[in-house]
Amino acid sequence: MAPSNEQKLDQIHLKRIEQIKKAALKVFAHRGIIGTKMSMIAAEAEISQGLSYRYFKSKEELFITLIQEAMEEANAAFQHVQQLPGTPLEQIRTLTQNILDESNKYPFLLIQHASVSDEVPPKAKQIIEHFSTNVPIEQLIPLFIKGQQLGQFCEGDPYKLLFCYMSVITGLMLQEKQTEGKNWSEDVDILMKIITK
Amino acid sequence: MAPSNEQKLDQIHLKRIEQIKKAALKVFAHRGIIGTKMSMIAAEAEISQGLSYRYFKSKEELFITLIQEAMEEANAAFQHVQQLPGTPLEQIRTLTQNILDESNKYPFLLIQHASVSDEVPPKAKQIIEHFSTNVPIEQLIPLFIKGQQLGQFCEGDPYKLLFCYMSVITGLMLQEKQTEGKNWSEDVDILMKIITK
Amino acid sequence: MAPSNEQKLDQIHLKRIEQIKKAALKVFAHRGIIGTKMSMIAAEAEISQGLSYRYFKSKEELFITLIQEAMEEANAAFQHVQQLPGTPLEQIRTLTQNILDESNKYPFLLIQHASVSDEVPPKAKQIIEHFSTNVPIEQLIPLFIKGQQLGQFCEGDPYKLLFCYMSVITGLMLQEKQTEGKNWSEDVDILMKIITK
Amino acid sequence: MAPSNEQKLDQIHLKRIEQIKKAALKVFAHRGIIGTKMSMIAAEAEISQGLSYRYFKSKEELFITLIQEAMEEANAAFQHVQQLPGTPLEQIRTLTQNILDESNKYPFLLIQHASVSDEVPPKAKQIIEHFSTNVPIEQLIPLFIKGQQLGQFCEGDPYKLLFCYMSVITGLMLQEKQTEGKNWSEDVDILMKIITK
DNA sequence: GATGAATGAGGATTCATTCAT
DNA sequence: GATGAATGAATCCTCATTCAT
Repeated sequence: MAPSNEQKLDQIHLKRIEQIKKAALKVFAHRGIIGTKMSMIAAEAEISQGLSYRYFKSKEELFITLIQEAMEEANAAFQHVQQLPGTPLEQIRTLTQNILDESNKYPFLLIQHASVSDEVPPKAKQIIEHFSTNVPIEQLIPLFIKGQQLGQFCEGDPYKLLFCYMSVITGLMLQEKQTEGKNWSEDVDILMKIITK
Repeated sequence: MAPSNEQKLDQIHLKRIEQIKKAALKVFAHRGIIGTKMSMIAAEAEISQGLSYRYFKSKEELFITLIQEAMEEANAAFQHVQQLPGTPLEQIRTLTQNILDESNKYPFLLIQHASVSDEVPPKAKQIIEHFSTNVPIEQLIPLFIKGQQLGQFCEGDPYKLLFCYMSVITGLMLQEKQTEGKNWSEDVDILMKIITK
Repeated sequence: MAPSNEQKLDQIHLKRIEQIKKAALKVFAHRGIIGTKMSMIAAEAEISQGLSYRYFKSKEELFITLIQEAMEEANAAFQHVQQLPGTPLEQIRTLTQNILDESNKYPFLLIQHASVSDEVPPKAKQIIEHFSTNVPIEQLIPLFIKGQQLGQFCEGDPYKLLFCYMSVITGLMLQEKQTEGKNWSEDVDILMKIITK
Repeated sequence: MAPSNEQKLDQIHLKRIEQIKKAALKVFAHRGIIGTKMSMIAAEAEISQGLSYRYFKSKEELFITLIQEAMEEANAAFQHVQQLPGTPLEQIRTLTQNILDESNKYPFLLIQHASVSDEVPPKAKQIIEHFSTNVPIEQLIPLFIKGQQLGQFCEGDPYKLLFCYMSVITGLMLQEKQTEGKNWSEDVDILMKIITK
């Protein structure tokens, strides 16, 4: 049976939403929420100025949607890493490689921006807050503790260790933004040193 | 001898400039150049909206002034560290502590913002460029090489090592922004691990 | 054939540009560049405050555009007059009538304002300079000399004569501004006396 | 008897008023009321920014004062010319020379500006109106009529003739503003042609 | 659905005026 | 009286959002 007219429209609808989100993610990640003009997103998505408003009520809503999804992705990645075979060190190493992978750069930068900037809408802050305090740390901490028990990770407060680890990743990604193109994922081992003995 | 009238006026002048710069540094560091409204700086400095313009031609000029000074401070800190007694490791350790010190937080964040953001005026970029490419690396690299020769630092391209080190500091400072108040300078040793064997 | 969509948009574009230029010319001619608020132009053109900025980058650019066009028109009029049949006196007489004609009033006043005022942007001054020194005088002077040779014009330095003539026109136009509506073009002959024997 | 303290103060007072008025006249004549900043007047008068406000309530009041005085001077000159010996032509000739004299340039330009511009306060317009409609023409017209009767002036509506005459003077003064320094008073005779047979 | 023209609220900047010294 | 620092209303301009086509 041929797809109904309605289904076709829905497909256009979804395609547009993805198109806009993709463009917005890239520009927001580079320029922050205030530094980004809706016209930039439209240009990046190769659509007209007004079209985004058919799919997103406002710039703010678009931003929040992206934050939400980025946090969900990050969360999924954190959950996934624990299913992986290997020692905690190998697991964290894989996670790090994934984060540093080109395709995950923008969501990570977006989260970083939303975490740090005072410009973002309160609701975005809440989403970050929600995920950050409840989920990921709860998930990674056991890994760190296990790593310490196995003698692979260095001693000390595992929360502090995790915090340092996140800082390194963050710092590296931000530097990356400047040295676009260069790929640091091969140097993951240098980063691993910070948590290992 | 009582200060002359002119001296008194100059003192007011200087006091105001410092007052405005201090307020602006704080707000710019938190919100970036676009996210900062002149009214915010005025509020932070507890002056009227128009007064900043007596001392700085524009928001842009104010921003550039702060970048310039922050870079000079950073440069001075980098130069200073080499005069210190002790091994390269001890020197870098001291530098790190200084950078992470509460009082140096805003200049560092400002530089970070100006380095990464696409919104800053070209002249600010130039200043960063000028200092970044000419000065600090030229200065710190010998320290790293010496550290490697002494067997304290880990092997590999010293530029890459330095880059990682800077990333870590950056990341930590940005996380700090969120955990305002907490003082990480005592945990410098964790950071040192990234460059040591 | 029906006009394509693109053509229609272009027509709106051109129509708006004309609408804004017409309104701006009128207000600028009356109030000068500083005395004119963009809101006045918007009101005169019956559009919103922001719309002018779609078509002209700034008040200054709008002003310069108008000056440029006014000078080009004036230049064309000066060139045209020499093609006309008749004696130099008759030619100048026609030129005078054209200048004093209602429809040419605003461009002339605008030029007058830009020539005299210290407030106009340097680029506007340059345009005036360019045309004034290179073109029109070079063009009218031969006419004056010929008029003198024919014994129609009074003796003396033709540049000085031309200068007086221009002064009279200028003065009359400015007075006209106050006696809006009254039409002096019929009294051109009184003006002619200043250059004739 | 030595002047009392109060008298001395009054003298300072008057001196300041003259100083400010002189400076203001010059700047207003060149730049119009909107184009003139109070700081320019202060600079021209070599006094501080705030001092003018001790002697004039506002920029507007200062401007109106100057217009008032300029109109009174012009009026006096018009009255005076009729007391002079000689034919109407000689009288008008003398008047013209006086107007074109360097020292009377600024008041005349000020009046011209106030007459033509829409920027000036209504009260200034009223003053102009008052003098223009009531006085000077009432005064000069008889002179023109007498000149016509004597066969010196050309025929036609004397009001129209006067209007032309004023236009020429105005135009010349405005051109003068651009060719500062050059002195046209010697060429008065060219101007006279416009009213003579 | 898609376009891009149009609107207008908001932010940077200027400058007349006030005020502390 | 004199100074010039300080204020804030008013103006230029930008850009998120709406709307006619």
